[in-house]
Amino acid sequence: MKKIVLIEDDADLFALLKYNLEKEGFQLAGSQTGKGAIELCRRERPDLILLDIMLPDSDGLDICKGIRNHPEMAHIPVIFLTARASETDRIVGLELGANDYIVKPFFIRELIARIKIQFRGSATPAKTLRAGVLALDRSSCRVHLRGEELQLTATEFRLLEFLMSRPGVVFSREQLLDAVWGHDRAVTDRTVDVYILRLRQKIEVDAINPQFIRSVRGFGYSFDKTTSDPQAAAAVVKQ
Amino acid sequence: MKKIVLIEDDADLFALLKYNLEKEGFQLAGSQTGKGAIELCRRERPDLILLDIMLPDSDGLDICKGIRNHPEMAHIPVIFLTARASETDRIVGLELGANDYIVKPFFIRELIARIKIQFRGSATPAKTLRAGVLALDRSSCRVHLRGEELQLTATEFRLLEFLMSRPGVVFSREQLLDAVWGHDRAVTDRTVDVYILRLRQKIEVDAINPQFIRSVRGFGYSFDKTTSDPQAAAAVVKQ
DNA sequence: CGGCGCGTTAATCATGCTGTAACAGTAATG
DNA sequence: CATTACTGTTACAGCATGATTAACGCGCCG
Repeated sequence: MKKIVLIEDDADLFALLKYNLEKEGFQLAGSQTGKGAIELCRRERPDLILLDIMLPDSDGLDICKGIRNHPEMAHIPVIFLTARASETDRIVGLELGANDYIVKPFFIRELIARIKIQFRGSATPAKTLRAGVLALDRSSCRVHLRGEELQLTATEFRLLEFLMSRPGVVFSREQLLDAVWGHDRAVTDRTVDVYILRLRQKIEVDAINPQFIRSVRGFGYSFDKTTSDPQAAAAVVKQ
Repeated sequence: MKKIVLIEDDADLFALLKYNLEKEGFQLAGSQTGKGAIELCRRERPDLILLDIMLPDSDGLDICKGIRNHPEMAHIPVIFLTARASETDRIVGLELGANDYIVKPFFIRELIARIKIQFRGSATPAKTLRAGVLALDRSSCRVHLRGEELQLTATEFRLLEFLMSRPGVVFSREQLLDAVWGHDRAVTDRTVDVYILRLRQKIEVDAINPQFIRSVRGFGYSFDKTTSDPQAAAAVVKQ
């Protein structure tokens, strides 16, 4: 969980931000004064700092400078919150080492999005498809089941990737051939069956009651849990 | 020198930005249409992309998505320029993988400051790439294995550098040719195989169980440990 | 000019993936 | 129940794929 330090003197805004950021899953520490803000950051070692520029007792710009001067904190992203919208204010803030600069009033959701960007590390969006204990990573072409890596062939991987990317949607064999084998294919649709089988042998623990790939008689296959059929449900009730 | 690709349909703004950014020392390539923007980026390999969202012939959001879907470009920072200031527009843009979002009209100097922030994050583009006992130094173009210096040719070095800069990501031969040999190549993709082989001969201690470069059958190669599969482990034990 | 290193291609080999047919099993239908 | 239609499973031949080696052309430098 990411920890954020919030320095904001306006009590209402402080409470509003604290509420929303914690709801978003961030851990919050903060202060409504600028005094001791640097000390607070040194103690808390946050992953990000939200900093109001105009504080009654000190200047947010100075706090930012101070943070950048501490080698152990210099790398922590700082986002300025401020009512000052003039050009020079923005430039000074950004050139002082801030990572972003948001002018009040702002949308909470935009602030959250910008915070997440700082954590994202300019990297790629989530390239991992997950379903319970099964995880498929598109960039590394690996599939893990309960942490164990599975050895899938290229076609098996592409088929599973396609199914997992649209969970719950039923695809006909025709559609799967188009998507996985390509449009210029020359393959029987029964081939799909064989690959579904091979996938199941590798990812399903219980063959008769598949957890991941569902057969939809007369239509095709989909990636989702088979709804426990009436008989099984009845059997459970009996016990 | 940092290279920027600018996609902006308004001719006046395009010229204004081009002038100011070049004055600031950036190298600029650009287009006033969205068509072919992704191709342009693939060719130019910029360090940053400035992207207008509302283009006459296509949607900037789609271009951003396309860029994020190309593993070799997914890491490039994208800044949106747009007149759309609504909350949802901002959120969508930022959550789509953009690194910043600037609403028109904006101050040129603020744009420049925000561009520099993107570069500042990766200011030290990891001078040396490390992976266990293997170290590749970009500035001196040297590679060390357990302290011993390896003699790599220029192409071998570029290939290893590219793979090491995105560990774990699988690249097709096509992508490797684009990245290492350049866009104006006239080379068979089999050439990649030979270079992978030569790299392995130089950096791998155990040929049958490579520690660094992984072959992903049907996809390509990645810089990543091959997970020692149970069968191979068992075979070793047997001996 | 001759040797050398480098980049590239072609050819060969082993591996195991791939697609298909055939058969077995199971659900729907009347 | 008999019939049919659909799906699960198996085994196998062919071939695509990657590893590897050898050879060729080119530029560089003595």
